[in-house]
Amino acid sequence: MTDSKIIKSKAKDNKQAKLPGKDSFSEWYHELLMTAEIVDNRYPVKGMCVWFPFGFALKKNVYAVIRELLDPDHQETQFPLLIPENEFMKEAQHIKGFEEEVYWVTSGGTTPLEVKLALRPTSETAIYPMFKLWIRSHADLPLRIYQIVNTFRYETKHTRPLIRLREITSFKEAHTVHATWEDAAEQVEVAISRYSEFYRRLALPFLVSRRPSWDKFPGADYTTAIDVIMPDGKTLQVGTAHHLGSTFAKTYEITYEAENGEQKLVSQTCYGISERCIAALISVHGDEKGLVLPWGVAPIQVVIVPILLGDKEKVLAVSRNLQGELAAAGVAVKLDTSDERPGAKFYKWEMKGVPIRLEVGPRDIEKGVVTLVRRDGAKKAVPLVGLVEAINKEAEELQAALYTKATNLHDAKVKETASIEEAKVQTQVGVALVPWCGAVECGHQLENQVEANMLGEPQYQSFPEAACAVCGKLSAGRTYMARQY
RNA sequence: GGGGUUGUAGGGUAGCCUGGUCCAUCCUACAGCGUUCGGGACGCUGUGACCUGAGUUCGAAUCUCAGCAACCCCA
Repeated sequence: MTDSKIIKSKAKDNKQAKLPGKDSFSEWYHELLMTAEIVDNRYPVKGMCVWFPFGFALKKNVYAVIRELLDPDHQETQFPLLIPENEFMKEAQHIKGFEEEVYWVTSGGTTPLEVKLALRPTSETAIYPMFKLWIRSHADLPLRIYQIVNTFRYETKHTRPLIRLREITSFKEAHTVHATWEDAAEQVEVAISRYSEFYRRLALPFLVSRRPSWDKFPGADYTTAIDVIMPDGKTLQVGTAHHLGSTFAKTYEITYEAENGEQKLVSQTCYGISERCIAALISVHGDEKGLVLPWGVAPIQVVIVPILLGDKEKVLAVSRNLQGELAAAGVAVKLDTSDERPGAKFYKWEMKGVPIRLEVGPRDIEKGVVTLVRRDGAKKAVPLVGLVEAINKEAEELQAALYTKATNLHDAKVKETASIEEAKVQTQVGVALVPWCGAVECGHQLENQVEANMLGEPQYQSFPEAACAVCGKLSAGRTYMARQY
């Protein structure tokens, strides 16, 4: 072999191994975010990323699903980014949880501010003083609002694009106010069911658990969380719902006049989802060829690649007709007429996670068909007549297949373990379900000895009695344990 | 919270220890032209970089300090 041949074959190898394998997850993840144009992490401030237009389009679609799920009984709103120090510092428990992570604005131009302003790390302390003004009577309740905003947290740990950021760009936070503690508890359940539906739409399986008391939201009575298991077996918290009780109501004096004329404290909840949902989406579904996007959120659902051989004008004309027909049917369609070879286009759009590709060439046109290729590899010839219906059917099947695949992966990563030793082994590769009597002391022991975090008690499930992995006491209690992002 | 590794063009690398001969190199980058086009085309001609700042020095990608940024590991 001559030198030039060696160089050529090496170049070819490089092309085919464009992304690192998914088993080196971290590397794969970072590379994919750049190559598929989701976010650019080269912005020169730690923990802050730039959304590429393509990534932003994906984000818009994903958040459209959230909006669709909340809008029937929540009102979208927007509160200011800056929170005055005096309001921020009112709620002691809350401050304790966040004060090390707050960015402060201390001057306006060259003038020092008399009252420092916090960049919201979350918005309770911005919103609740206003709730005090808005809520007067039982007729004002329940009140349910949400906003999608950026929040800032001075993370001291290592930051990761979309996962651990100093500027969370897309924090969807809902805040609700109720007459009673029970009403608020019910709202927490509603929140979890909406989030469950949201993740089902993204074809993402998840765990729901009640966080242990030492890991709940600062100021909350309890926290229920949703976690997705990432390819490396670590879990990513992708949604939380907090029952705030009357903690903030007391601090901010949020009261209402009951029907009997009595002034009562409200009960509150808040629940949130951030762009971590995009991180989960990308990580769970993606493969060595790049992104794999669910039909419902793909910025481009169908790409048409014309094979420009023979009668080029005819191929283009058919392609354009097809594009028009699909667009008219509400499909996000892209006709790729760029000056690249078809193979290069195939790889490009697979990297971008486009669910369905249509190839239109002279051979296809002759037979009155197009070649339809799904992102999961299935390839078939489909007649031009009735194509829209065929595509919709394929999209449904694709979504089902995606969910099945993800569910199988998920299930394989969760395992029941009886002892600390077993849990320690299991948390190296996934999530352990461990018998736990519920005692705080046993919980701390578990975390220390298993060397993993406790996600908390699984919700909506019951278990037979088993011996607590620490104290041996019989109980029906369980906890998920995992290494967490 | 602790430790480690690293920063060279759009991406990937070499050079750094031992300061000068460095116009470094490769590509999946970019631009132009031509031939091509059913799974990452090829040829030719070009383009483009030493993280920032201070210091040492006749001279710094290279040595020193600080900062910023990134990645990995452990708690």
